Order: sequence, then C-alpha cells, then structure tokens
Amino acid sequence: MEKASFFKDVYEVVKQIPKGKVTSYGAIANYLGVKSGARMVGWAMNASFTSEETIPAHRVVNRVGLLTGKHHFGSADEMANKLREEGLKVKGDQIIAFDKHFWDPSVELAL
DNA sequence: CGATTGACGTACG
DNA sequence: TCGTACGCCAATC
Repeated sequence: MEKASFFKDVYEVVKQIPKGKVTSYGAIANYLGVKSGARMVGWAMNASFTSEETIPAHRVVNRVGLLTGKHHFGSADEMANKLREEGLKVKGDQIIAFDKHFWDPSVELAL
C-alpha cells in the first residue's frame, strides 16, 4: 500500500466501517494523513457512486454527524433510512448519539 | 489550459 | 458565541 490513490484509500476505509457505525470525512482524511483534506473525502464519496465498488457512503457524515451528503443519494431520505436500518437514530439530517456510534479509522484500524 | 467548485474542517477576528 | 477566511486535491466548466 504505498501510494494508493487518495480515493482508493477512502474506499478501503469506508468499506471497513462496521454496520451500525459511522465516521466523519475529517477522520478519514486525518487517517490518510491529509488533515485538511476532508473535501477530498467528499469527492471520493461522490466518485464512489460512479465507482463499481459498493461504498457505504451513508456511514460517512461530517464531524457533527450531519448528513450533509444525503442529497447525493437516490433519495434525500435514503441515507437516513439506511442508517436507521443499521440501528442508528437519525432526526432530520442529524445522527442521534453520533459520538457513541463514531468509528475512528485511526483507532479501529490501529494505524 | 485557467478558473471555479465541492458530501469539510480548522483558525482567526 | 457567531461569522468569515483559508487550506487540501481533484474534477468539471
């Protein structure tokens, strides 16, 4: 794993997010070493839809647990709906107890 | 080929 | 406490 593309790294991390868990763009960016590269993670997610890989992008939200990218899904409620199916509680665009379901790659993957 | 945008986050005033 | 500015890299116009 030397120079895996930023996008590919994001995919690998997101795909490893366990069910019922969520993480943030910044956490992934930080894990990849690009602290301020959270925007790139967002781009990677956007590309994940066009990618052949199945990326659970609904498990990736901003740092406050807000479903900022739900509009990119087929339906605006699809993202929240999927999260609810995984046992998460979502109110509007906000994940309830986000910190309790937070999955930090730099910790879980024990970099 | 140059400028702008984009699913974010942190810093500063 | 709230609002604005900047940084990161890639894709699109």
